[in-house]
Amino acid sequence: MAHWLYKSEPEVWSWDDQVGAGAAGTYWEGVRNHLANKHMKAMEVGERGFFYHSNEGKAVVGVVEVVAAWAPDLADSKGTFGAVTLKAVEALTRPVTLTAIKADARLAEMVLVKNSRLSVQPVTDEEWRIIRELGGLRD
DNA sequence: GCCAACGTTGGC
DNA sequence: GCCAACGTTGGC
Repeated sequence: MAHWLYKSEPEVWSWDDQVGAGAAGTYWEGVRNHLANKHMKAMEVGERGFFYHSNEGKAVVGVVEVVAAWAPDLADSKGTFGAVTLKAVEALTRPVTLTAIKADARLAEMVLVKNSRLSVQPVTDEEWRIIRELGGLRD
């Protein structure tokens, strides 16, 4: 299964907010970027991704899972954009900072490094494994 | 259909 | 707070 990374500004929607939303999860609303939208359309229920704090924190802090596939965002009158529904799965034992990611040569090709502005990104299996390890999670 | 101008994102 | 990178808009 594919892996992903979702960026969120903690002042707007933090990991604690995501945990507080519980098992039902929350609709990942507000994405208005075609590439990010395309990634979410490709997601399947059960696929996991990293939850990343941008601006404040700048670190991968948790793991989320898709609980409902892409659905159109009712706030977008054209129906072009939409989102998946995500629930928190587990927090990293230690956050993996952007600094640490940039310092690791194995992660130099991450979209987070190459195209930092994309809000929903694919993560390779290798990157997934390395960041879980750096974050203190066991498989 | 090109491209300059503008707005937004996000790291520093 | 600054600015680089990127996406979008709109004039031509």
